[in-house]
This record gives sequence, C-alpha cells and structure tokens, in this order.
Amino acid sequence: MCAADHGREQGMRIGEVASRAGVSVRSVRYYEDQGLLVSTRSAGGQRQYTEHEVERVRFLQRLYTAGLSSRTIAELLPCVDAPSADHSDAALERMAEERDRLTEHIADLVRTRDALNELMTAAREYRDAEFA
Amino acid sequence: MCAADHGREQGMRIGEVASRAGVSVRSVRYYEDQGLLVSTRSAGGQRQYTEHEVERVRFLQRLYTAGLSSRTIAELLPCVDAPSADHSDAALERMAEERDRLTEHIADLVRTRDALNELMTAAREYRDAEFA
DNA sequence: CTTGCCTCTGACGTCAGTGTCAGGTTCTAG
DNA sequence: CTAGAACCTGACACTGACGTCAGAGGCAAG
Repeated sequence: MCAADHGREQGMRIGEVASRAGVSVRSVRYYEDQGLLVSTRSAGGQRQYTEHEVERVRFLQRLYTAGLSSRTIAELLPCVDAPSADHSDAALERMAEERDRLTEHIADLVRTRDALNELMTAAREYRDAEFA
Repeated sequence: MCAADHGREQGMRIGEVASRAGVSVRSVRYYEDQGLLVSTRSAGGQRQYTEHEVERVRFLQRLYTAGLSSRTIAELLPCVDAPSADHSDAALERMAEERDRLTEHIADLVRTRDALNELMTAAREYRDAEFA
C-alpha cells in the first residue's frame, strides 16, 4: 500500500503529504505557488516530498491560523530557511511586528470572550428569574 | 417607545453613525442587510439612528474581530436584545460554543506567538554569531 | 431655484484561500 | 499489460465582508 514500504525513503507524493498534514491537495499546490514550499519532481513530473515538508505544511498552517497572509509568510520564510545577517534584520522586524499584532489581537479576543461570558451571565440571570 | 431620557438625539444619519463607530457607511448598510441592526427611516427614506446604534455597531465589530460570522452573530443577537427563556437556552449554548472556540483559538495564537518568538531568538543568535 | 453634500438601491469588483471540473499523464497493483 | 487511482496544469466558482460605481433622490443654505 505504502510507497515507502520498500524501506526507501523516497519522496512521498502530494496526496500523502496533504493527508499527513491534514490539509487538502489543493492547498499544498497553492502553498507551492505562493513560494512557501518547494518540491522536487519525479521523472514524470509529479511532486516529491520528504517528511520535512509535512512539518513545513503544518507550520504554514499555524501561521495561517494566526492570521498571517501568504505574502507575509513569504517574507518571513527566507529567514527561517536560511538565517543570515542579510535576512535577519528585515525579517526580525517583520516578526516583531507580527508578534505584536498577535499580542494585541489576543488581548482583543480575550476581551471579547469576557464580554461573551458577561452576556451569558446576564442571560442566565434572566432565565433563572423566569423560573423563580 | 422612544428613548426620551437619551437626550435630544434626533436621528443621526448613516454617515455620522459610521464615523462615530469607526466603520464605513457600506458596513453599516451591510449590517442592516444581515439583520444585525435596525433603523427607522425619515420621510424621504433615509436611515435614522440613535446613540444606541453606535454602540451596537461597535459591539458588532468586536464580534467580527473575534471571528464570528454575520450568521452566528445573528443567532446570538435575539438573546442580547430580548432575553427570554425561549432564546436563552439556544443562545446560551451557542455562546458557550463560541466562547470555547475563542478560548481554543486564543491558545493557538499564543502558541504561534511563542513559536514566532523562538524563531526570532534563533535568528538573533545567528546574527550575533556573524558579528562575534 | 440652484448648489452641493449626503443618502438611496442595486450591482459588480476585490482578495485570499480553497473547491472543483476538465482533459490529459503517470504510477502502481493485480 | 491493463485498469484505475493518483497526479498534472489551467481555469473558473465560491464565500464573506466589504469597496466602488452609477443613476436618482433627499435636504439645508444662499
């Protein structure tokens, strides 16, 4: 069943990467289009990946759910992939920006969650008053 | 029925509500389309609002930035507007759901922020190694 | 009345990430 | 060798919360 059954650590194909990372095949191709992921190709032109790419896709997902756009992620990745003085200064600043944005966003969400809790408390009081 | 004790707030028009709440006129109309906001109309058909609607729009914004969709918000509002036993049970559950989702999302964001911080630390070490 | 700003409805455009379809090729199990 | 699963590229569809434009009308001031 498994292409890796022969003990060869050859490339996985896109379907396997997608299912392991829990995303769609379409998304994996999209990430590559956006330059967030690279692949080698088989003789026939099919994408080949290693375990490393599965991690990469999971990492991308984290950044996406954190609200970063493909564009922003693309700006950060060079530093992640090949840290160097050249990349670092720009990317560090970018990351700091995003981290701060995240921190702010988190605080906002917490406030909203608290507001939601207050609403629930109020609603419960109303309900309990009906039954009193 | 009118809020006599709200002062002499005649109807604001849509532009004023929008700027006070810090959103676009388009957005205010959209919220009304989605049933999240109501307005009275002047003789000529223009929307009229009170201070109360400004608060409402701000509240809607909070929910939007918390990641709730118009649809979800529409399900919660009846309980907010007219708390009653009928609405409460369903809406309470919905709110609890959303609160939990928020909590989870927040935890996720915190993890991502931490990951970002780790990346920054790694990048800094690289950079500092260059200068050493 | 006219000027000018604000508003009205309706409809199409945008962006990002993804679904999906079409028409064709590659790979693998039997 | 063959069937069929998985893959390829390319392109159009979709969702959501708006932006934006068009053509028409409201509303206070001069």
